[in-house]
Amino acid sequence: MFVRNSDVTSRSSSLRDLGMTSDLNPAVSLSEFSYKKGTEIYGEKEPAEYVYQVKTGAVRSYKLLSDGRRQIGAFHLAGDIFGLENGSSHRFTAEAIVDTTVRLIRRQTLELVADNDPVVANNLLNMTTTNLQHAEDHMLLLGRKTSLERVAAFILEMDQRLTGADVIALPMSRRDIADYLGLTLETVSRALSRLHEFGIIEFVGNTQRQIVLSDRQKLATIDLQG
Amino acid sequence: MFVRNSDVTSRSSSLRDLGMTSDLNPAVSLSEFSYKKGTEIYGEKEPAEYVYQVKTGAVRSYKLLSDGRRQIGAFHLAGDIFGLENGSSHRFTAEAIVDTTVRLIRRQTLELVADNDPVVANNLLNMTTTNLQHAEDHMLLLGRKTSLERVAAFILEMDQRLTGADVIALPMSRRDIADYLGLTLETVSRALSRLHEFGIIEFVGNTQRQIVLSDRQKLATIDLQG
DNA sequence: CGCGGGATTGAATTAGGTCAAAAGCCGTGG
DNA sequence: CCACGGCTTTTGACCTAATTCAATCCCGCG
Repeated sequence: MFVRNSDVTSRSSSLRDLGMTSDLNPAVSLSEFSYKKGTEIYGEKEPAEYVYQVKTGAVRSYKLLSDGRRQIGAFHLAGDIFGLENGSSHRFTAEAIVDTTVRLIRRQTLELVADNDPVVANNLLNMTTTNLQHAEDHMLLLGRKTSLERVAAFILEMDQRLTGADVIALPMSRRDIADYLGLTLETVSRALSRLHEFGIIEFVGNTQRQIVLSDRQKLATIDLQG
Repeated sequence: MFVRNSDVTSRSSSLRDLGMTSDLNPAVSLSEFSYKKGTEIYGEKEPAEYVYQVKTGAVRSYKLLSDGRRQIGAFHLAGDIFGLENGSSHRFTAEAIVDTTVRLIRRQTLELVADNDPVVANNLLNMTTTNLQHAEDHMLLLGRKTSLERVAAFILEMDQRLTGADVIALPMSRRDIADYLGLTLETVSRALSRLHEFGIIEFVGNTQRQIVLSDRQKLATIDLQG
């Protein structure tokens, strides 16, 4: 279930790497795992043994209905922490979107540290709050935005998060985007074409997954906020 | 903004009333406020000065788009705690659905206590996690369920939460339900009629807001889970 | 080069939205 | 007690945004 298809490279490191800002027991050991594109990192309802941080690659977290309908709750990109559960089991299935390397730490270890270090405990609360905030915003998108608004919001989100070059290199397919936005892949494709027609985005290179945001201003007016 | 239209009745009480299970400084004082049906308790982006617990009545928390589209993120019923923010300002607007009385505590006070009592701190994390879990499930509903499935899920949720008599007495209007489920009020009404035709629910009394769940089994098959 | 999995685009379908009317319910005041 | 006015809810008819179904198209890669 858990380790399946991975290169294990145990390294010693500090919790700072997990986003904890306090100095603390540097003897806590972190490991690295790699997952091939499309493989499962953990399944919904599995016991939450580890907490993960994306080192390279990208991950999708999703829920399924019994008939296969899928809702992706979040994408996890380089640096993001995921799989942090307060309860004892995972509430999403997590899969590598592309070949991905993660750092991981035993949940139990983290809890132990948190119990003795209020700063770490507070960081856990902050991370959970960040996740909650994202989910709250996403409920508004899923419940009330049009397809064009959703795709615009998506591009803006990715632009913010992939804060590297001016090219947005999307790791995920149209289907993934659709399942994140509560749409079909065709609708996503049409919306992207429309944004292109409007002169708001350009497709670059030969792949369809690299996007240049030519008019962030106009895009922001399409995705109306509060 | 905050106190506007309320009867203030300051009382002394213990934090236990706020759902904190640990014994702690009983000198912390709680107040009670009342809000008339339809009035705002706090607005989105206002500084989060207090944390609230519904004593009687019901509250809706929502976000608005600039053109008036509304997404209700949660309903708060008797006993529920709401308005707990980690950041400094509210992320929803909260309104009394019917005449409502709340207990409240200064956020600052709560934080102070949490800093010194790891049990309270842990309760804050648990509450945030509960909210997160609800939002995650609601994303699946909003993104991927049909109108009938959404309304079925709503009835089941209310049945669970209004765990009193066998009559589900809904405090909220069809429009509120619609804005919670990402539908229109007409679609909600039609779905309820359909559930009635199917012999799954009955309307009781003279109001349309009291529902008897005749066949919980069948209802559960309509709202398909994971 | 040719194969295969995305991605795009078009045409037809439909679930849910919109618009409109009628019915039901509740409070108020005569 | 009844009548009136202002809701909310239901129901019907029609409309549309998004889905579904179905071709291509397009690249990346063996």
